[in-house]
Amino acid sequence: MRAKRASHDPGHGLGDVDGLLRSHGLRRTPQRQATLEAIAELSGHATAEQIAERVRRRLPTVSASTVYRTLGSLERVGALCHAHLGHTASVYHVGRAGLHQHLVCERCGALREVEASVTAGFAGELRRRFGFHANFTHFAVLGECRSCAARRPRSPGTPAGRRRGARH
Amino acid sequence: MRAKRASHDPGHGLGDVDGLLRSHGLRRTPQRQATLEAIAELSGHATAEQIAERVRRRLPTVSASTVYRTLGSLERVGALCHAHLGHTASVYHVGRAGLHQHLVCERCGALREVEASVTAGFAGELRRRFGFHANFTHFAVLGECRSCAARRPRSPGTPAGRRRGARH
DNA sequence: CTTCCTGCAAACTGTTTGCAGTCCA
DNA sequence: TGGACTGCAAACAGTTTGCAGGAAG
Repeated sequence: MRAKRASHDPGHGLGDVDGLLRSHGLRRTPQRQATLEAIAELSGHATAEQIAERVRRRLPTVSASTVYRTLGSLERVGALCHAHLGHTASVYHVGRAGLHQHLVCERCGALREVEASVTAGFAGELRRRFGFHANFTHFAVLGECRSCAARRPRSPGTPAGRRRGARH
Repeated sequence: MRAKRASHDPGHGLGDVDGLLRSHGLRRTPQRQATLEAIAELSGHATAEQIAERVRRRLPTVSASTVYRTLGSLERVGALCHAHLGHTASVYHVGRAGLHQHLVCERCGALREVEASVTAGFAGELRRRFGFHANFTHFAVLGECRSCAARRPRSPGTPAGRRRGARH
């Protein structure tokens, strides 16, 4: 990975995006450039809206649809990918899928990244027993983080009490 | 489970819903009755819309909002619960949460129920290592079913090809 | 100069909410 | 009777799409 770049690489660790675009017959546009930079700046998991806000600091008139289309294109060429962390909007991050997975607290929203190796054993079991190839990188593992679980000690049968903005 | 009923139990295996409602200060209405019967008839995992359609066979004017509010009430009193099987609408089913979990194929949508025991070991590991209490009953485990995985042999790095109506 | 790309507005799905009228207890 | 419940319409979030004009190559 990480092919050498001839020009225009802003050095955000995004790799040869220009080349990726070009090799897929896609154009390099200010909007796409700004989107890539925005994601790099946000350097984590960002929703389309957060990315759009960031993009508009540079190009104030970029529309939501362009952001969505751009994210789609960039994902298609392999420059980034998205994941679902619960009920809320999907989040995008740089790089290919499959590198890490997410544990998300349904109550406080806390996000913990874990290595793909963590789920490998379980995934193997599902594969052996059911022929099912689980993908824990695209959809998060939901549950309760340590502190939330401690705060509300196991009341059996209570289906994860509805809290705050947590519409389930 | 399956408390004895004094009256009105349609015998759908829904248990003492009347009592549940009453004990929560909620009323028994034709709409709620019809919703319960609809779910019992659908006897699986049904979306709010599927339930609404079924309800309207008996009460043609029931509105979507009533169905949603009814499902919410019934869930709050413990008569049913819902789960998320991917990008699509949530599905509702009779009974309390935590009894079974779902393996959902992201490509063909195939749904496989597995006993809660299947994930117990993995959940324990997450708890020990990260203090994270995973809940596999509310959010499904996504991936590829046996036949879809066979049809598209592992092309490494390809993030679950986009197909049919599968907007991710 | 020809595509691809963009912005705008509108549509869309799934779900929630405000309101005024209705009905159960 | 009074508060719970209902239907309607409107709003909501997140995302997609059709279209006409704009720009990359």
